[in-house]
Amino acid sequence: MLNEDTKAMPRECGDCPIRHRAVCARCEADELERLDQIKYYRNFEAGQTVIWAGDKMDFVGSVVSGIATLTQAMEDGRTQMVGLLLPSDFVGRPGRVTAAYDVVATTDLVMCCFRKQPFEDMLNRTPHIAQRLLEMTLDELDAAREWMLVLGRKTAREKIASLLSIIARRDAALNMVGRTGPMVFDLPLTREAMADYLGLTLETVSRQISALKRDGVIVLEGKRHVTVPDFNRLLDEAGDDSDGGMLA
Amino acid sequence: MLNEDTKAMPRECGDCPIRHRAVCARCEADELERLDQIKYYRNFEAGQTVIWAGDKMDFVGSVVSGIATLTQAMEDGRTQMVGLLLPSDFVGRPGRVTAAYDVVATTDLVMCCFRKQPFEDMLNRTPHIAQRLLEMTLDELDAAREWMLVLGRKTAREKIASLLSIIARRDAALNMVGRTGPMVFDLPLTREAMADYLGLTLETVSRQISALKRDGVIVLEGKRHVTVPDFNRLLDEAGDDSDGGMLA
DNA sequence: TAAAGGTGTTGATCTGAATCAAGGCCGGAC
DNA sequence: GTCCGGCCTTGATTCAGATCAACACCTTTA
Repeated sequence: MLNEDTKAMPRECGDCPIRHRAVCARCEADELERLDQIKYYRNFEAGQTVIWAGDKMDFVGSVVSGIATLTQAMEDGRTQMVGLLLPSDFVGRPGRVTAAYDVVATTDLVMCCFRKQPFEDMLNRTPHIAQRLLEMTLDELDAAREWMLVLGRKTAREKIASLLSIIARRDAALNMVGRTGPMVFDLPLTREAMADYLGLTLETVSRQISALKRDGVIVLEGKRHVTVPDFNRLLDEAGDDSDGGMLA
Repeated sequence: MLNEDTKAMPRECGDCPIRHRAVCARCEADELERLDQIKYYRNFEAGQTVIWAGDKMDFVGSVVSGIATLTQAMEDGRTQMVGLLLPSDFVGRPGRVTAAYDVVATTDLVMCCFRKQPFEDMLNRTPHIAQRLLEMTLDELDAAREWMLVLGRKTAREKIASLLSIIARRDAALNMVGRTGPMVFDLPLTREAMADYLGLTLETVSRQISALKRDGVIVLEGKRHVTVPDFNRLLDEAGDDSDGGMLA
């Protein structure tokens, strides 16, 4: 169950799929080489916990492939997902000893890890890394704030539409398909995980997805495979401005 | 109405009240001097808008004194506050041209501003500033995520208690009173602003404050002056762990 | 002195989402 | 095969908070 070790590790930074989006994005060849020396890969299976909130965390790292979630819990069991980690996203906080949130792999997951101390040393000596990390953190802060609007003010239907549009958008960005025809993607989350992200119950998630399907906003094949015939219609349902072009 | 200019500006960085907490916290004397050359103060009156979302923003800066709010709006008028800016907090995003949120002064406000371009230049050449900004941004990200739990999973009563405990804590940190006796502070926000922060209506805010008062969790004098006889009781009502010592 | 506007409280009613409950579907183990 | 457990859907009912509405209080303006 704990085989989070040597497996399908992308051999070199040169062919790394996240080379140009992760913390290392701005590194020169020599900087990359030094990073290379302190990095190691870890594999996690779908469902496996990467780290528990409060545990000592002696590494930081990037998601190479797969999806993980960041979740916060109350003592009475209520939980709220506070982040969705996709390829190139950074995990962990330099300068902090323990993990602040539970990190769970929702699909099979590959991470590129750095032992914390060496990474922090490099961070202090390598402006290219510090700059990129600042930029990524600012992006995450924006995303968190956008999500606050979703959590605080949107209806259940709007919440679902918001989540779908985010996933659709990211998927389109990753797969780099031209904007031709309808968007198609698979939901990487269970109904329960969606509920956790949206501050809803899984029953409400299920009902609203059914409703969006009934109303033709989305087409479902099976439980997870989604087609969006008209993306602007979806944005409209999300309560977002459906005007100009987005993609961050 | 627009006298956001020369007024009660703290003369030198040396006696600046936020000298050791703001972006400039880690700067050496020479760095501070260079910052000094590109800084200027602006005053805003309570209620005044500092900047509108979408407007061109040619400065960044720190809150020196007073309180401002960061608010996001939907086209139909629903709004969600996404940040509460207290003294030493940073406003604006290096590298971005337009403001992402409405920034409004809720009390009289003094800001220490830097024109964006010179500041960005310094940011790139001054690791002490970049490091501090990263640290502050990571703190804000944590705060935003904590707030996501509040918005997504807490009841109205818990939300109010959460807000009160945050204000109480920050106030105690600023005024540096020893933990003797009950905490006393003034609410810096109207009921409507609180509702905006908590994702509630102002009526619900009013009712829940009345309820907490009725139950002896807080004591009110007038509408804004609050006494908290037992802080742990308040934390308990907020649904937070009332155990060990906090203060970030 | 009154009128007006901003702020806050409280009551009555309505409603969207939670809760409680029953099954359906599907893949894996035996 | 069929039994089981995870995941999902749908229905009935409840309830927390929204909405609609009235009014109290205070400061400013006329």
